[in-house]
Amino acid sequence: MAKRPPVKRKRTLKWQRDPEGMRLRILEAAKQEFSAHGLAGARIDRIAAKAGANKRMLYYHVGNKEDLYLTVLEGAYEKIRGEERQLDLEHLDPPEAIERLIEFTWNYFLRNPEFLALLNTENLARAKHLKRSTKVKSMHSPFVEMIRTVVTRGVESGDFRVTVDPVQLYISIAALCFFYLSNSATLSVIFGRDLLTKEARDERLAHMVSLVLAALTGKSTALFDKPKAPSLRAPAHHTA
Amino acid sequence: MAKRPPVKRKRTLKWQRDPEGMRLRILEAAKQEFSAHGLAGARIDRIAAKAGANKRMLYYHVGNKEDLYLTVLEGAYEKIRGEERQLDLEHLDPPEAIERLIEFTWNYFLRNPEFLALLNTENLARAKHLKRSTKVKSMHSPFVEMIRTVVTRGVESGDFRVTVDPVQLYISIAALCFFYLSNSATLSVIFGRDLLTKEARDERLAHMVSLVLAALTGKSTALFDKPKAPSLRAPAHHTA
DNA sequence: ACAGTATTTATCCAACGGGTTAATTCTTGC
DNA sequence: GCAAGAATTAACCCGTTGGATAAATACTGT
Repeated sequence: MAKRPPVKRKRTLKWQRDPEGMRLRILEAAKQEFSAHGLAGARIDRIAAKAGANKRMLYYHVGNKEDLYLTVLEGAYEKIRGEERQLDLEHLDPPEAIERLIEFTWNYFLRNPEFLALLNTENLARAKHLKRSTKVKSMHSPFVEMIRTVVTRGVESGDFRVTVDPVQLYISIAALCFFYLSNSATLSVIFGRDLLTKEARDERLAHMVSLVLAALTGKSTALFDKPKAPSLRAPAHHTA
Repeated sequence: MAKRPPVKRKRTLKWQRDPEGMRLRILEAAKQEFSAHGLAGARIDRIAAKAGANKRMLYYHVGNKEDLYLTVLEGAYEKIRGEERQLDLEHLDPPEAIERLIEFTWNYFLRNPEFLALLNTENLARAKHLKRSTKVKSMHSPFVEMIRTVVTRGVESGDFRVTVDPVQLYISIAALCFFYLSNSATLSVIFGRDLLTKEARDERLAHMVSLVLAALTGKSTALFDKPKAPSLRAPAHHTA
């Protein structure tokens, strides 16, 4: 039970206070860490180091590891929902609206790969944390209603031959984008070609747009028609 | 450097040898553990316990944690490739072949949820292990060629209006199935409805088939047309 | 100035977890 | 039968890691 003697301070370096900045840096570092290693693989020490902080600060500002994780996850959802809201498809022709929606989803996932990893991590945990989050549950995706009206308009205008459940359509569009990007590493190995080159990405976007639009409108897009050589390039080694 | 004195054995319980069985039990237990918790979250002790084995046995029969993980992953790929081979689409009408392919993929993923989790885990690691595997690389999926011939036949027969890169089509079909099931936990929370009920699953399969076939053939399937009420059921709580 | 609080640092620790050592028992070829 | 090797068990080693404690320093209002 020997009491530890008072710690001697050697350096009296000045440090600045910046609680908000610190919190932000912690959350950013945690996002990187959790998306790179998952929940169990993430290391508190690495997050602290990356944030230019001390481990103790995480607990001070956010709480324990799981709290930190949930906060990061909530932030990720907030971000995408925010961007989703800015995308208004109301003024566009229904087919253009769908195309724009696909492009947005695709580019968002491309720009925010951590989001994909975080979702996968959370699904591995069977949404255990998300279920506890009151925040996320209230953040309904504005997409579903937007899509519903787009589909309705499209059917009325004759652009679309069919009606679809907007939720199914939303999931399908997300699926086409998500799976390709989230699984690009294993797919690249399996197919022996780099799926993340500029050309491959452009090709994929074109494919997705024509797939969905062809199904909805009944007209095959020129892009979809492209016969495409097998294009068996060298296996992927960079994952830019 | 004090030598440990010889350990005294108290119980002289008889035990049976069963190397092959033991190895299988270990791999099965490991598959469960890795798919349930990911690579970092998996616990060697739990795997041993689940296999009715001793921790030391894992190292004796398979190697260290990463070796074990890779072995499990390779086994998972072998299994799906094996079932894929049995599925011959050659005799079917092109549209039926595509429908059958979608149904197979969907049902395989439904029956083998661990496979989805393993793939996600491996993609989190950017396919680090898969790249090292000589086994998997040699298991080039015959699927791509199968799909290519189906598409070619479809175009020649006039069933399909368009040509598609078989890799893109394969990825799209896998994507539609994979994403829905792999992310059902978070999606169920977001949309406030259980996506894994029998009805929801049937609805999803119908949606995917009509989406892809409508795009390929230009004819909208009856199923796709179903206007579908919003059907906002109670939030999901069981994840059967 | 200065008391009181908010923020940050240095240090510690108990539990955990992968991996290892060494002893023991079963099996098989001769 | 019995020696050699294969399979299995128990014990334990040791770095890691999440989390905790206490002290120190910056900031704020008065």
